[in-house]
Amino acid sequence: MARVLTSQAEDFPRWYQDVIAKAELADNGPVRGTMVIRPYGYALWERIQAEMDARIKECGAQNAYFPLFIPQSYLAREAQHVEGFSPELAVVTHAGGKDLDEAIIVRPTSETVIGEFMAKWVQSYRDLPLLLNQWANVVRWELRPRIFLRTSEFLWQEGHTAHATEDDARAYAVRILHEAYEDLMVNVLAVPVVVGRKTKQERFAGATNTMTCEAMTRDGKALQMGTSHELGQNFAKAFDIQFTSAEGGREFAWTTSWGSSTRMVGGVIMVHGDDDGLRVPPALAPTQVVVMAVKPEVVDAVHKIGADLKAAGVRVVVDDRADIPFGRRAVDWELKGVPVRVELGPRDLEADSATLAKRLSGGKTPVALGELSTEVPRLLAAEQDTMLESARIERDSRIADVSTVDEAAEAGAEAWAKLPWETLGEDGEAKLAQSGVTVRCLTRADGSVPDSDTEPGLVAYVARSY
RNA sequence: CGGGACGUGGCGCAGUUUGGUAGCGCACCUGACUGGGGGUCAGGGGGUCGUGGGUUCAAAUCCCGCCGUCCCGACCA
Repeated sequence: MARVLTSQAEDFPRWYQDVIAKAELADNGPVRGTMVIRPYGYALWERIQAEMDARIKECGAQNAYFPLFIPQSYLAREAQHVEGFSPELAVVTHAGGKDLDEAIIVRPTSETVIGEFMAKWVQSYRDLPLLLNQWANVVRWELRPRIFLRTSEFLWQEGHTAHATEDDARAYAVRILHEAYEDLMVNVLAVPVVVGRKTKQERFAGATNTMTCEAMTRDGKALQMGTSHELGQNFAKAFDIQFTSAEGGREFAWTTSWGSSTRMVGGVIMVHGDDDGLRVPPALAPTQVVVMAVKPEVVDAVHKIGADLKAAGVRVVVDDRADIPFGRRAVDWELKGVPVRVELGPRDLEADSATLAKRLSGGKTPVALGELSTEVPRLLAAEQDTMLESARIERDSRIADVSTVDEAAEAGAEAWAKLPWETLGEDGEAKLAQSGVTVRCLTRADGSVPDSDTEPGLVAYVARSY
């Protein structure tokens, strides 16, 4: 194929922005750090949203909606929380033509407003657990924005739950981490993630424990794709979320919060994009297959193939724009990362077959027309597996197994490194930070998520991050 | 806020060293031929060169100020 991207892989930011521009995913907004999501980018987000929403509901949470505006005083009630967020708040001081008595915050996250209402809604242990989720936009004034990965306004889901016991809260935070986040990232986005526990240093402002799903981007950095927090009783105490227990006593609830955002779209681009543009895993793809008419005389045949594939459960688009040169259309679909193209021309029709072009693994093969409805779904499933597997192999080959802090600093500048947490410790963590390398997460030796950072035998993953 | 770079049609850039009245690619418009990987040919429209001042017969080009953008760092889903 002709070189269509203006820059190639060695230059990450240009390559990344180029893929986004050429695939028509998004533009920068007029205010620095904001983003305009174009229809195709939004279609990807809607697929993620639908898959995520289904998983969240499977975990028992219900959707609700809370205000964009939060009184400034709410933030101040949780000391850690306000300290963590104040540098990046957008504050409204003037409205309705006059200065406001109390400034209003544009939500950076909604623990505080939701906490306020949880306090009203929770009276008895019978009201617990209260499992809420909100799809919304939030604002965090970022110093260095990057389209999809870090924008000053972004779309996300934020879950907020209240529980009667610490164990129940912890179990739920862990459940969301695995059953909603990890499952979606691995099985839909085909992004292998390391799932673990954040160090104290990297914890969410106001949380007692933060757990994370970390992906490796194409340039060897780490991308936090979703986090799940135990908030202990911090917010319950700040917002007075109390309930009467079965024994008749008054107790503070234990809360959690968890979020995942449009950053996941950036993650897919960063992990799967190549020099020919985007590659979208079939399970995610809003369009899994495009059926292309090479010439005008095959338009009817192409529509029939499209209908057959649709009946076979494939998300399909028919490209019958025979007035546009074939090469242009093919490149267009390639840049957008549509996993499979069925190309039909007079020569194919003559032979009673079509040409199957694979975006993900490359190459073209002829397939008999009668076999398309079985062959295409089979191919989509196979490509999904291959995509995940090759991303996993690529990632694992770039995680250096090191044994000293200095080696970790060196390897972490290139890609990821892992070493025993006992070797690193909080002192080593501070030392790494000087060279821009941070601890992404801690896992047990078997890859599972630890209950505390003092368990023996933990592994620390370190890298530069977005 | 520290360090670096850059502002020239919609986008990407050349031209600045050595001043001479603005050009290229893509995109766009018209027409024709085409059509199995961004096709070919012909014609066409669009820029007071970020901004304010200065030097000069003459400034995109030299000098001074200002504004803005991007990259690296601090913050972060």
